[in-house]
Amino acid sequence: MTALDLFKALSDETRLRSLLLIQAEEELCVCELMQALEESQPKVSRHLAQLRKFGLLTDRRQGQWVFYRLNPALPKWANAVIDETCSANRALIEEELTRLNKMGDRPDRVKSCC
Amino acid sequence: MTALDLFKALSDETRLRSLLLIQAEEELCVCELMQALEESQPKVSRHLAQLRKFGLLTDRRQGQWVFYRLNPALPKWANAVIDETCSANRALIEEELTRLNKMGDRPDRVKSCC
DNA sequence: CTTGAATATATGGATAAACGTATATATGCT
DNA sequence: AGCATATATACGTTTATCCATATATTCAAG
Repeated sequence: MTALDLFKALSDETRLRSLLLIQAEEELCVCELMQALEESQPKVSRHLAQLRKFGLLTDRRQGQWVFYRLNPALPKWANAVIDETCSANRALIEEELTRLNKMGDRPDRVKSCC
Repeated sequence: MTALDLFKALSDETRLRSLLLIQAEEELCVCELMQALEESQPKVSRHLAQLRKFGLLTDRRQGQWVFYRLNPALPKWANAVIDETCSANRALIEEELTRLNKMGDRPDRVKSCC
């Protein structure tokens, strides 16, 4: 995870919003992000794949859903950058969070182990 | 200065290195950056112009030279992002700093006021 | 007022990024 | 097995980004 990779990853609006939403909600699946962002499924999926390739996100499959969360192995400076950005830019994802909360039928989270 | 602007500004290697060098040296002119980065004059100038447009840098002319420095009006979260990036990624500009120090004929700085 | 140094910008071409649409894969349910 | 839902990927097109080269601007010195 180089600095350049991090900034490239965050230099697209869809990816930036996705990351901030995931940071705020801990874990989100593709269909939740589609609703929150009001974007098409392939678009969301493609950008999440990029964030995963850059090393920013990890994914886990649970039944039909794939949940994405921040990569726990991120270097701490990268986490610091993301934290700073997130807390100073809540406004960027305000409407998205509202749509998320209004969303019915959100998939249940199940602990991923044991 | 939106978050997206900041990350777009830093998502290019020349711009990222330039910014880290300026952060490390406080103030640099185009010809110093050319030497440090071993890049052509138009290339360096163009990227600095972008960083200025994004609001990351300010410039001042002193005689034939134009010196760039971090915009003092940056929001503090942006400064925090830059600080974190800089201190965790010194390695990115190690060779550039060496070349800078070896450079003869560096222009004198003159206080810009009073 | 011409010359040279430092910097900026314009132009056209190459490269890469992002997109929409269509299709493939994977899982769950009956 | 067959269908529905969720997600991923492939393909062709459009758009944005970067670059090298050439030219313009700005200033200092003579």
